[in-house]
Amino acid sequence: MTRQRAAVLEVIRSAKYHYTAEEIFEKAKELLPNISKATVYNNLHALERERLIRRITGEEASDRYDSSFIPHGHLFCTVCHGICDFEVPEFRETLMRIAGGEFDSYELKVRYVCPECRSGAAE
Amino acid sequence: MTRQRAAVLEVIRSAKYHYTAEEIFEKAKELLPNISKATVYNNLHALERERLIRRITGEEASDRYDSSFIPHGHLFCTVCHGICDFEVPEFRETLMRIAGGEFDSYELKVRYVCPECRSGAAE
DNA sequence: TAATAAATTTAGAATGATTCTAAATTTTAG
DNA sequence: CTAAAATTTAGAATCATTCTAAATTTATTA
Repeated sequence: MTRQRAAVLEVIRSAKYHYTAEEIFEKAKELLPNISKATVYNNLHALERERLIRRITGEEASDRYDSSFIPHGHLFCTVCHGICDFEVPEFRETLMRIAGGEFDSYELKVRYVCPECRSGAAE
Repeated sequence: MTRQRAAVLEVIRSAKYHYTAEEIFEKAKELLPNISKATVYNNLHALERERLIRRITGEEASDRYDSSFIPHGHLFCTVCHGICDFEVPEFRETLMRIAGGEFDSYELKVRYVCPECRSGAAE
């Protein structure tokens, strides 16, 4: 665990929302001013492989990262592009049956219009 | 509905698997040799907005497209990168509850190792 | 601790999917 | 038919991500 990898992980763990690689790079620079973007990407991949973080591929061009491994899904607002997490009740057995055995991970994405956008949608 | 949009839709509907934009462009050229790549992208977005196709964002750099709107999820093999569809038993009510009302669509992605790769995994 | 190998970091170039642009063409509506 | 709106086209531009090669750090083991 290099200083750089620890910094990337720390940034993701203390994030108030799901950051993009670019945002992680910016925050990591506050901890290690010389860190390079390639290192951030290297470590995002390494941490994902080590299952310390999870990648969220949403509607945007760039991926976002989550440090929680409590099984949950993501709600994507199609208006404001906000992302919310939600708990998923026991889902594991169902997916084991579908996958025909163990699986690595799952991602449940739901596209919707969030309550804020729904009410304030007077345009 | 322009000829180009019809061609893009036709390609996706008759696909044996989920094509990327590049593959759709190649196939569409067999129908309309002068079609441009920007037109393919324009129409993929338009068709997605019209809910005639669905975008699948997987592990790869490029997205893939699906013309089926029967609710289903996707199994992504982390070894061969193959994608399989699978049916999802009644899921709608659960997600309505989570989203607090109607939602646009959902995508359930499961990362696993497919049976072929699991058996032929000597090495 | 010195020496060697293995892994990581770095800056910047390269890649590749997607988007943008501006001009030409087609479609739509009156 | 005519004018306005939408779409298409080729190619340039963008931008997230990956690659490269040299420098540095870390780990190994003697």
